[in-house]
Amino acid sequence: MKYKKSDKPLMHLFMHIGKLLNDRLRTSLDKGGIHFGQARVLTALMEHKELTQRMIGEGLDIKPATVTNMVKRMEASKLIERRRDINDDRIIIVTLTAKGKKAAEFALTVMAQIEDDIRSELSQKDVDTLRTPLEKVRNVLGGSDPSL
Amino acid sequence: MKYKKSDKPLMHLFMHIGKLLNDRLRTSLDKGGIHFGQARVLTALMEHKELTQRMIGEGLDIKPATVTNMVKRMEASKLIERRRDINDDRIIIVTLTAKGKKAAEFALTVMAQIEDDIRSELSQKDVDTLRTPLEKVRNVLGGSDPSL
DNA sequence: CGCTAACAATTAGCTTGCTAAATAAAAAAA
DNA sequence: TTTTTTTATTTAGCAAGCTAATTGTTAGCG
Repeated sequence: MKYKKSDKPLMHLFMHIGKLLNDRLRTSLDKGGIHFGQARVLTALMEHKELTQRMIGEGLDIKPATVTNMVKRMEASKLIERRRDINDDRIIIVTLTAKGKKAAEFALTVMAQIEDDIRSELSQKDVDTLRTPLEKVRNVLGGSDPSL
Repeated sequence: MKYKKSDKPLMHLFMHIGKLLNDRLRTSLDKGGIHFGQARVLTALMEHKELTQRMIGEGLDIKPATVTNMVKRMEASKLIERRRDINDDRIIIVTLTAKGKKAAEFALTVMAQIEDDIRSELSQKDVDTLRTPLEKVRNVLGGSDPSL
């Protein structure tokens, strides 16, 4: 036997938590008329004011094609604006609209609420002991501290 | 300030790990010609031999419409077979084909490999201290020990 | 028995994510 | 300067997930 009997795979637990967070984000964000992946773009734009599509893709680990389609929908729903870089016509710069700012603030409160719920069940000690092994897991899977 | 300075949101870390696991599963499973969500159905069928679509959806927490479309694709690629319940014509029973069994075994080795990689970075003590708070997080998000 | 309610699966239509191939512009090299 | 390579975005096409509305079947109740 590979692991102790009580040792059910951690992978499934991680995947399950990830799915539950996705579900909760989707239903909560839906009330504000925005969608799951869009919230990440909006909150990134709150911090950086303007970002190229490439930066969005790299910073949030989303493939270029996905970024294109998503920001196009976001432009159509007036959350963001897109313009070409004056010096480099290949590059598209994305900025928030006023509507986008409000949506971003809404998304931040939703995320803060979820974080609060998570913390409500954990002691500060739990949080401290959790963080390092979690980061180890992230690193061994090829992830690193995200830039956005 | 709400939390200690070092306390970046746990939510993002959980979501990141979930995404990395998804990415890794997708690319690894692709080599065996199967797709991400299908692997869960296949491995569930390894344990239970036959399942109705409703059981699959409830056990794996997937919505009925998603199950329908997925098992139809899996039937088209000869991984499973579908037949009506003799006593209840509404119900569809799903079983593995020989090809499906092989694919399921492949999926299990892929998942075992990922679990090994995760464990390689964690001490047994890490694993023990992780599990309980992780289960707390899962529970507070509305999840429970999955039935499949 | 006949009507209604509950249930299982399906269809239609959407977002998010992917890959691979194509386009177009800028930079580097010959 | 012309050619080649790199870079940024786009297009096309697929899988997986969702919701809402529909179909068809069974079960329950008067």
